[in-house]
Amino acid sequence: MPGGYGAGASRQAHPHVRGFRPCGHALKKESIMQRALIADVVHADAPMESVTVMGWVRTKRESKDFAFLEINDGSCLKNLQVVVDAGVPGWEDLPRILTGASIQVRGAVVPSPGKGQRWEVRAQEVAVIGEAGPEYPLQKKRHTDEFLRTIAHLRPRTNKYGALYRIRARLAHAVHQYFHDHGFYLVHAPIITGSDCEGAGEMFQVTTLPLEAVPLEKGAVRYEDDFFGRPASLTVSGQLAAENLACALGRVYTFGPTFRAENSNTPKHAAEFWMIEPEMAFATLADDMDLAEDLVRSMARYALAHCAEDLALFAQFVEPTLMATLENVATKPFVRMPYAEAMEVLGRSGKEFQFPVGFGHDLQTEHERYLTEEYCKAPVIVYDYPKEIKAFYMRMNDDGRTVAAMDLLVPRIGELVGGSAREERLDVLSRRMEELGMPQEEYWWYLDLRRFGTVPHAGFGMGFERLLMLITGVSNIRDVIPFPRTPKHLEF
RNA sequence: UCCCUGGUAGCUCAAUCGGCAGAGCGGGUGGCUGUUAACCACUAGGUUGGCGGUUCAAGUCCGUCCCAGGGAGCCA
Repeated sequence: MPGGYGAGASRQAHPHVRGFRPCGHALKKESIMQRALIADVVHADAPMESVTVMGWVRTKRESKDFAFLEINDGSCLKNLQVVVDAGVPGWEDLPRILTGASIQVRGAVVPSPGKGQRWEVRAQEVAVIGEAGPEYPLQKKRHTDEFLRTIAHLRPRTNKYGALYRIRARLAHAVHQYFHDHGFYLVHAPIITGSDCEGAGEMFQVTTLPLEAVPLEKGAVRYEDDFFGRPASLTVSGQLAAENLACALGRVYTFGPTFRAENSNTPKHAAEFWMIEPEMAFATLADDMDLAEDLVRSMARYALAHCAEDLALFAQFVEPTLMATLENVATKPFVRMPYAEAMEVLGRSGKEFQFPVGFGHDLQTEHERYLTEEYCKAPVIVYDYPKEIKAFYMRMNDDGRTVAAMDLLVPRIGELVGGSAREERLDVLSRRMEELGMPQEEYWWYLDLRRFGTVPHAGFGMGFERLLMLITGVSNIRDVIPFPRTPKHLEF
């Protein structure tokens, strides 16, 4: 056995955390785990005579008679400095302990005489768990995001990506907490769908038919031979399912994977992403906007309150204006502006836009960025769009030309949230679908909602990765999801 | 998919007008009694993205393909 894990385990089950007082925010597993978490050690409020920690070596600084190891176990951003004196058990293994190796250290937690850390561990025993050779690709100096994407399996071991995925986990938790606290029920919308008109982009087809010999009949695919007996796809939205559940449970939300087969190659699109879709019965567009604003604000507040240490890294190294942005989102009301007014603002902005401005034109990226970054200098909700540029299910306004839709635009990212009041009037919805040439019989269950006890209802979709980009300042969606899926990229 | 910019050592980057392929980090060896991007000395490490062309001579110029990043469209 190459490592000393077995040998090190010879003194397993000793009470290694005597005098241990866990700090407030760290994971508290010490009662069931043999090892202490580095988060708890570096945030300790008293010395400890003996702890056992395990982690990955970030750097080693050697002298003739002693060495410093910095190890990280993912429990927090900070590394733990370990001092190893010549002669302690495991000293002879030090040449095998290069950056990236996993090790186990038993030692005393003592005040550090050096600068840069309050506590350090004076090793009583060091054991190699798994070596990492000199070809280990991560070094302690800075790497580019592009390079780290090529080693997505190892990048969580860097400060930046470790912090990112800790924040991602905590924000996912915060989303569930938020909805739970506001009377929303989580619903699990289907991932595989038979409705090919969910209305939001190209879909990935799901099939068990042999692609090299698809069964044909008069040139057409015999879908009755396919798994479901009809065409099937991965979901592009949980909205239709959420609407049905909302019209029974009142307030619901989905938080699940979403798939778009668009050939988009941009820093804010992925083929597989996670979307949060609340849906409320007995609600108007104003309620919808209130919810979107409060949700985004709450997430910013949660991050500021619960991810301060990790966020500080992004404020320092990734996006210098991050803290100002988050404070702004957390405290100031968002701007709300009807679409028609937004077009007027753009028209008299004096800006030379590449795309035309005026009623009936869609808001382009350049327009969104002007509104939120320059004109409002804050998140802005644009609402009441012309019906022609929005989806069939959005509620017709009394003016007959706009629908009760809203987009929440934020600096740097653009559209973070898109939502609407849903058309609950059967005759209006039916007429609209007819205008668009949609097969109503395929939506019989969706129309049934309007037939039986219909209620005004509203909801929206928020891309979780885009929320993370806002919260962390990271500028590419491929870096806020551990293993991104984009066109021509299915590594890992 | 379109437009722009790139691709040089394991990583981050230099290389003047077309004229000998370089540094830092990382690795190895040796030194150093408190380091923290440790330090000092020595050392190994290259098909300059691929293919073709121009030239006495190509990392550098031309063509083409591949890959990456940014911008745009589509959207969350």
